Amino acid sequence: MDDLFEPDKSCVALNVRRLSRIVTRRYEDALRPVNLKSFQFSALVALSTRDAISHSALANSFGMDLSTLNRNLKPLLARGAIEMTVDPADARIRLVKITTAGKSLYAEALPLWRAAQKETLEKIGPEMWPALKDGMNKLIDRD
Amino acid sequence: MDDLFEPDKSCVALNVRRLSRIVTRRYEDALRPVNLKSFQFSALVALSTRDAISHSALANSFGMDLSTLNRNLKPLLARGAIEMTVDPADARIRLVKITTAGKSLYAEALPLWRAAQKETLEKIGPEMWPALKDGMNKLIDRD
DNA sequence: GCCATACACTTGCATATGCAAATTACTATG
DNA sequence: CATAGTAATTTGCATATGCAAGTGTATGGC
Repeated sequence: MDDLFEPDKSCVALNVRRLSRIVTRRYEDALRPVNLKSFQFSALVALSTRDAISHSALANSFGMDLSTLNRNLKPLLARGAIEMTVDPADARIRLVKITTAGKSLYAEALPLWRAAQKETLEKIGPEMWPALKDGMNKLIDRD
Repeated sequence: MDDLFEPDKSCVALNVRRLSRIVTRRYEDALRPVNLKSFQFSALVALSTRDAISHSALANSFGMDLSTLNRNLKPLLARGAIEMTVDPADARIRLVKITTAGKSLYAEALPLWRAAQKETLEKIGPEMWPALKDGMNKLIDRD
């Protein structure tokens, strides 16, 4: 067993970042036919169930800086998959909403995502995923 | 229990990417006093034990595209923490090596990293980390 | 109503990420 | 030993990431 405070094999950041790169590539390979990046697909998922939502609320749900979110949405906006409006009740707030075109795109992407998800889960046995996910999410619980 | 093939909560890419963002921020907060990013610290770790290594071998150990690695090394090079040479046996190969200054920098950064690692592991209980890491690494095993 | 403060977002900067195409250097084959 | 093919790296492009500083808007206390 590695010493947990020697940074060569145990570093959580290193392990998690490498995992993120490799998993992202797998999902983006799968989504290439519909020309969606991993974040873009996740944004469509998040928006497909709610109605309009503010930038900051969405950024928070992704654990992402507001400025990052803002810029990452631009390609979806340029494609017409989402639209933005100013909150009528508070002019500071920008609301995001999926469009009809965005919903079609999402429907097109969903089976591609499922293939990547299946391929990924099969590597650990799908029944292991909930526990693994819980462990991962504990790493980022608010104190 | 969430349906594993509904993308709203179960998506491996989404969970892993969010984890990566949040964990990275924690380690980079800790490393800010020595002005090192997460990757830069990991590179110093990797180089502190070996002697010279090629770009592609290092990229491979990080699960990272060669072009990404190449560019990520530039800030360390500019600071004089690493140096690059051409392999005398094969002029296509660029070798990277940590410098004396790089080793000092690494020694300075190590206690900061340990603090972030401690804070992170305490969220799951340090004894849980080896199993969690194994699960994560299974997700990216070569087929 | 006016101002200090707080809030939501935007912009500038530096680094991160990967793919495709181009470049440079070795290697096997005829 | 020229040459096709392969290997290691570099460059151009698009997107990803966060911090700090800036802009515009609401809000509470006066």
